[in-house]
Amino acid sequence: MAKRTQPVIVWFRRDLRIADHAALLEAAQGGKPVIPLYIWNKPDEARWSHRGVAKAWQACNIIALDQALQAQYGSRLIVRKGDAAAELMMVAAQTKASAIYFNMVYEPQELAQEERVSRAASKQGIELKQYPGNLLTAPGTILTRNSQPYKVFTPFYRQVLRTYRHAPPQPAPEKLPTPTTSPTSIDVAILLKELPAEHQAIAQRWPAGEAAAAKTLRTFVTSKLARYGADHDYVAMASTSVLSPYLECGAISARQIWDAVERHLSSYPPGREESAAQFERQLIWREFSYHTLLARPELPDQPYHERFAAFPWVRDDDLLECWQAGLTGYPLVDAAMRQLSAEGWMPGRARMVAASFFVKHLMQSWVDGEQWFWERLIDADLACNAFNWQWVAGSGADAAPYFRVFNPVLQGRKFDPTGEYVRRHVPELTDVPNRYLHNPWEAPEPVLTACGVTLGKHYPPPIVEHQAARERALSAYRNLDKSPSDM
DNA sequence: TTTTGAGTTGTTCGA
DNA sequence: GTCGAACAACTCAAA
Repeated sequence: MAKRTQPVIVWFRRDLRIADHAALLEAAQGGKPVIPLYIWNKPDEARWSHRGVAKAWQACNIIALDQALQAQYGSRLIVRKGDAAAELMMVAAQTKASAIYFNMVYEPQELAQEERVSRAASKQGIELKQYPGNLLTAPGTILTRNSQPYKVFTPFYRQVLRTYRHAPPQPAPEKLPTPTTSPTSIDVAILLKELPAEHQAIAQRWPAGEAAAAKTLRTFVTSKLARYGADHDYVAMASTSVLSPYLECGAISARQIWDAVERHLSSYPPGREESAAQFERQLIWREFSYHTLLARPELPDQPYHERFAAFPWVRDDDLLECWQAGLTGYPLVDAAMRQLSAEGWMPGRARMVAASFFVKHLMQSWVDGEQWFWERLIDADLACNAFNWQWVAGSGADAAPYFRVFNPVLQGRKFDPTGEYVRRHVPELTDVPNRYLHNPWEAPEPVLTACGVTLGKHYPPPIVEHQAARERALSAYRNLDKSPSDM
């Protein structure tokens, strides 16, 4: 086979899109036949590989990518199952591919895998080209004056704003040369059907793929962004971007989002930029999560601040199950947890309240909460999930001060003032008047009876009493700070 | 090297 | 009902 006809493999991973895909564009422009390849791993291959709803979502987006490749280029996505390095080498050998191109994934186990692929490729004389992953800033490039990773968000944020040079997203390749023969491929629909039916059902509620992602972005920028600052905390409103599921599987890139916001901003009248800045700040929190994870790869399992290793978490499976099921007796917490189970998603405010309740009121370890979210969130992202759980628990980088204990009743009144969110997800409370919707145990007996609610029968009484739980948490945190096991 | 100012997202209490 | 202060120092980052 003449050398110039040797194909190039584009290894797709967390970048299930065609536009703004550096590896694909470079491969396409090289003029050689391109083999788009995805390698499906076993769900339990590693502690933090996707296994829950996000795994099913991944499959849906692989299917969408295959369809897009077919429609646009007449090309098919090859899907293989197994170890990435072994499969890549096998496909390369079968197709006589000369090179493998891919975009990086900034997670410890993914980087380790890239390392194994790199070693295997160089042994076989296969060229490897890697491109930046789905962040605005490459990890390791945002450092303090002492060349250390930032531990506090605000200076990190300012440094990103000072140094980030935005480049417009790259277009999709115009043409994708296809190889004359293709290696064998697995039908992803079958892989999807092997997953738990419940996970499939949740993932399939969401429109998958790059086009759906682009539509979500357009809707956000044109009709929500201007009010993002004012509205994003109201849990019943569809005021957040809901881009996280697409960002996670790479159906959209962070750069595409940043670009859309910036371009829309230029059409704003002066003084309206505040909302966009707040939204962009959220994107930079995501950057900070990734930078922190790579500086401290143990972040998903170990407290960032070591003294928290001694924290007296209570392990109680009954409490864990009540929380997971949305049966804590605190309506906002229960609404959030039930939305998670039904939809695989919650607005950020709801995540915060539910997580804070789990860690502070129930004194359960953040790792148990993190694992539940990992399994249930359609947008389960290792860096963000680990970082934010530690933030809530107080053990993380630039974490919430320990005395900040959310009061689930006040949070409910503040961010679900009409009760629409609670009523949507906790229908047994539909007829409870607003005054008692977030604290039904304080309603007079006749009021509850009139709306058909008996506590303990239709809806649980509070699993813990707020005041007592708060005091318990505060004293545990106070003792921790005093303990000599520090550092 | 030392000093200085600052620090996502809250709640409770008392004036 | 509204408002400001206390909550707890401590660590981080920059000058």
